Amino acid sequence: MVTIKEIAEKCGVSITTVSRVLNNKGDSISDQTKERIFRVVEELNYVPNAVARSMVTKRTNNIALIVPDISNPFFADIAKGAEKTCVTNGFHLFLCNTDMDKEVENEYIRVLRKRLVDGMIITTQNNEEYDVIFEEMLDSNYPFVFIERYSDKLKNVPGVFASNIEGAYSITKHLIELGHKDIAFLTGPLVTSNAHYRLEGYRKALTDYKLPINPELIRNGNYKVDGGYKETKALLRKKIPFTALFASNDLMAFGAYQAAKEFGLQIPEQLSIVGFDNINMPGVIEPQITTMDIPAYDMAVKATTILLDLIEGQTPKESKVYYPLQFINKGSTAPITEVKRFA
Amino acid sequence: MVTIKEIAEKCGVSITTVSRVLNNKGDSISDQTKERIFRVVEELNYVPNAVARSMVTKRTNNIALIVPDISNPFFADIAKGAEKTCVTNGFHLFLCNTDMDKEVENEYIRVLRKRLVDGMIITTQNNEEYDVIFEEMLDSNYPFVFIERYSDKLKNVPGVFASNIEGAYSITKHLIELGHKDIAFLTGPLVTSNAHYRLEGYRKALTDYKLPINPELIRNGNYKVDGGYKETKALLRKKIPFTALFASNDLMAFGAYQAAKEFGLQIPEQLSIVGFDNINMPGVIEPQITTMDIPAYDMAVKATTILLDLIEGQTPKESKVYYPLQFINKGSTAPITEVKRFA
DNA sequence: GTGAAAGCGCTAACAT
DNA sequence: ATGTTAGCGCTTTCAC
Repeated sequence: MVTIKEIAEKCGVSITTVSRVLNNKGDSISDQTKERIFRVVEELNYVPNAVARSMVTKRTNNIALIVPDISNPFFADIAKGAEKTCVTNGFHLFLCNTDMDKEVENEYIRVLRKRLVDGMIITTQNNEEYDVIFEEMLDSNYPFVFIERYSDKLKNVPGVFASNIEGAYSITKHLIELGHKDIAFLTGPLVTSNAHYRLEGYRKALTDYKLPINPELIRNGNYKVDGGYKETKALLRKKIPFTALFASNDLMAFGAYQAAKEFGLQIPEQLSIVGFDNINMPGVIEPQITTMDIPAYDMAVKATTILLDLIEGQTPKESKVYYPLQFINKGSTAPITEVKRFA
Repeated sequence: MVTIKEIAEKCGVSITTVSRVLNNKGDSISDQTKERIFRVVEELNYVPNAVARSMVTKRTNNIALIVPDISNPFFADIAKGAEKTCVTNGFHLFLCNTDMDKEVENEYIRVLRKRLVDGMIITTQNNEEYDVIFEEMLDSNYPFVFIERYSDKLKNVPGVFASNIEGAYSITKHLIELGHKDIAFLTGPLVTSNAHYRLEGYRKALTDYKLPINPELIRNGNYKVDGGYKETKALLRKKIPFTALFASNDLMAFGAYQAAKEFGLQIPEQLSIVGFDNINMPGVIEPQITTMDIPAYDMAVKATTILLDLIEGQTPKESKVYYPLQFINKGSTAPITEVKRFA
């Protein structure tokens, strides 16, 4: 590896001069010297060592985004928002995919905060566990922000959040107003705060409308297609009557749709299905699922902006931002009618 | 930031001792000292600085994977294969998404090779351009491997490749054997080697079967859903008769499907459609598109293995690997019948 | 069983 | 217009 020292020697100047020229701090360097340096740099194919550099500047100009599932278009959107904001600000974004594995997530956080990146955006789904590491980062003033992660213990962490309770409430209300009384619910992984909140919104709506909460209709999913499929199959096999199904995210709703189709049900005539996230699945002609839109891209832009402020040592204008969600009707729900009941 | 020096002082030992204990090189250190060090590390919430460390070890144990489009499940699969292999080998993977932007890709490569990562897996789609940087990396012995990127100028770069020509040939042959003569073709971005090869396979099959190549039926796409949609629309509007369509990747095939549906065509009765990649789109019940399976996950595992060998200074067992593709019939094609012609 | 010293490649005062 | 020096936080000889 060729170093700055070799360049300096070959040019007959000090390494300081080379460093100045390379960092555009060479106002006072003669054009002649500059030119010589550039020529030798080219000649020797010299690449400055960013590690050595960040050792003294204490900056890398890189940040990391930790996501639980890169296959989920919701997180791809988040990645795009973060990426764009980084590029605009001269930063680079490294994506880390944990595959919903707490160990992997923890490992990434541990590695990254050893000054490999200047800060992190964490979209983890895992709550309550590993709060220790977050507290440590808080203690040592390491910059990080959350997206969609809450924890009572970590009230001081900046972040952007979706109004999950309200969103789940209003989409449940939509079903109730269509006349549905037996509304099945598929949760996300319950280690997750948003899974909890969405469940809470659902329960609240039922309660407000004086409908009973049937624990048999509430099943634990995993925010993935296969989970939605499996739990819906299980539900259908049990022959407990329900006329609508609320999946805590779109991926599970897709799985539910598939299971219902295989069971021979017409959607929405025999079963209304709703999801959550409004993910953009390119090429999905069927199913189209009524859902709540979460402004993932905008949230990521905001989260990144907050993080960059933090890194620059500035107090962000807003450090906790809540985003309202929007109901998107795609026609996968219908009013209840007795004749369409299947069980 | 608490440093190793502070730990040493607080423990009344040298930094050497602390370093030894922390790196499990302390066989000859008394348990008493060890214990004291661990206690103080805990107490002060000390995190070793990986940047300083890699400065002397010249290793980061991180690699990067550069992908053109993280929303494409094909690349999500690749990411998973690479990630898994990294974890197994004590490495970490940073994903970089270029959004098919050559500038962004180039920038990532430039930044990363400044020793931020020990090596890169590049799944770029951009050929021919920026070969300079690859030659530079080759010259300076920087470890990197390609997935699905060819360049005559870069024959020496290790990598894993899909047999695109053969794959495109055999899927075209499938259409020809069903009786289709007018087969439209949507290319990928032609800066891409695999886009070229797939086109080549298509042409070769037509030629071998003595069918004319109609340039009007060949349209340049972008490997995205919207491109497939747009080009198919254009094709349909032009009223040039064709009874089958070969989209260079599944994403475009989805777009084509959508366009054909909107045009009122029955698939496959009135139009046979095939894609390429065999991506797993969660939730896509329809369309199901006949395609060529590319073993993305396995290819990524192999690419990562080669890269890690390179990083360790070993000569990889295989440095260029070609993967055969597999025809997957999902029923989006049908034999041609006169009555079904639409134009 | 432990420490001193050198050095990784670079930047940033502080000179001159 | 350029050089000298110190130092970033760590690992690694070499010594005792």
